Amino acid sequence: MKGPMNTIHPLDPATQVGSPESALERKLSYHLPLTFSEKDALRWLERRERSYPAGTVIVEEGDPSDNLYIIASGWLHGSTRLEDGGRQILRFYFLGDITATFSLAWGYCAATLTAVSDCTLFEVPRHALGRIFRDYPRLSALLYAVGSAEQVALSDRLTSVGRTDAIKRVGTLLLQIRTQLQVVDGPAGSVFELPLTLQDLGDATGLTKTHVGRTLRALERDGLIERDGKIIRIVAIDALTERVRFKDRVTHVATDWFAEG
Amino acid sequence: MKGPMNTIHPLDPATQVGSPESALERKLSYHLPLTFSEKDALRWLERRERSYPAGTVIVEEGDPSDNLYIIASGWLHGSTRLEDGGRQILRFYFLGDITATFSLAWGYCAATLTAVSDCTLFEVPRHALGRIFRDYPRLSALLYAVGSAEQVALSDRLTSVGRTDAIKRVGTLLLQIRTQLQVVDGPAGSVFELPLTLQDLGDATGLTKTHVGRTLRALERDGLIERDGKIIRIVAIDALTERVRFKDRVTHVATDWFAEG
DNA sequence: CGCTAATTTGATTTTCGTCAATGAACGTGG
DNA sequence: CCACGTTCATTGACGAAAATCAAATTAGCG
Repeated sequence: MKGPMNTIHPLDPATQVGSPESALERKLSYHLPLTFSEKDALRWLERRERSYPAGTVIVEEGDPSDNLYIIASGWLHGSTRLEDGGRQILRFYFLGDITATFSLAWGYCAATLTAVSDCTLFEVPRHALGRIFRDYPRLSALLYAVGSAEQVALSDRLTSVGRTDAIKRVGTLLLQIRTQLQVVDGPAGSVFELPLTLQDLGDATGLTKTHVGRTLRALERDGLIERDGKIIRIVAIDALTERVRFKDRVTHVATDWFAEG
Repeated sequence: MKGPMNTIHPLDPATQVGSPESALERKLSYHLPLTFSEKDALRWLERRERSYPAGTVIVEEGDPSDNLYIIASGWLHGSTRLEDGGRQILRFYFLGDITATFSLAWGYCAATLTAVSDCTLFEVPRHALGRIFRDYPRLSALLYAVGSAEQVALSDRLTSVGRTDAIKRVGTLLLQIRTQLQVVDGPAGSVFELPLTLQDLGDATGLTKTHVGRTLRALERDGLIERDGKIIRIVAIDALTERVRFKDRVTHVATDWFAEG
């Protein structure tokens, strides 16, 4: 999280191209080699670029909004508020993600989008995405496939929150975030900066900040993680993965069902 | 759930067409008037029709599966199992829904699909959907929009399970099911048959069957619902809707961002 | 009619939430 | 550069919602 996204995606088979790579392209072309025309189309989406400092609320739940956002650097989360002041963090967004879900199906935004770290976004009018769907069938199918994968990832979170105890919820969340950061920063790290408060972690896992604190301590005591301020180090990734039965849903997306031509 | 889907969808603006309506068409054309060619394409998906009695497991989590299912009648749920024997019901499926999410992005199925009532499904090979994406841009965009709405509905469930007490969780679930059944059966009913066990309700809301029983009792005591065997009657819909802050996410989906032809 | 599965009931335990106080870290402005 | 305020982490005592366990009753179905 220090030097923001300066390197080429290490897993991306299609990074040798001349012109600067688009954020979406980086992500999508990992699943399917894209044509020049398709890459152009994606780049064409990314014209209104804006940067926000950590903590900024980019759009608020209920705001009328015609825009989507493509994440160019940094990370964010989407959340909803309850009438009693509570909050649920629904998901996190990283490089190449599109915040389509929340503002596409209605005229208003169904969640609040908040910058976790400093970040740069491309603001995309909804109808621009409409043009992609009209002109680029393979991209359409790919967006749909990625959306499906994200829906399954969300289902995993529901299962975690609905049916597991605090240790598994927190452990799963750490692994999920690590997996996604890894796509950005490279496969190296079990160490990462976690600029989230206990309150944030609680709002993501359905726990109170107090109990998240206790839970992190328990994970430390068991030798699964180490902490130093906001730095988290997952000492025993395999053990933790096994302990919480973590499943990676984002690294692979099937495209073999796409029609030719 | 008695006479299965015999009537024309009362809200559907495009039901005067000659040939028998497709299940998907019924749902999609509610959001966007479809062309004849588009309707044909949807009907072309619905060729392998199969019926299953209530309780049947149609596909199991982890099964290799190249198929999706379009629901022609009845209802189902998708669920996952945990290693400790627990289960999380992720969502319910009704007339016109596609179970794309769980088997589209991987070669295997990410959830178990179980018939709640007797039901009829169309089995669709994944690559048939690929052809829709290739040839029918508007349908592609519409499928994406509907998928986004479903993702928000899933987010609502996450919020409900993560951040609200038992009464709200169960109340929300009842209203969600009612809203979806209503799309099938017409706007009439606050009475519906709920062929779910307490265990099922618990697996959907993240509670134990014991506590679901207590919670239903509490809802009865407060005069919000009545029960008679498997028949549920929501006595005070408005009061319950207000009490649990229920939001309807399925009735409307925006299509104004679609690009012109 | 009898068997199985589902619901109901009650007693008890556990996990997690609530509340409150303390302390560390950080940023700001005098 | 230090005082101050704010925010966040930590700690502990206590309470409550829901889980667990076990038994009894009921409903459903062949």
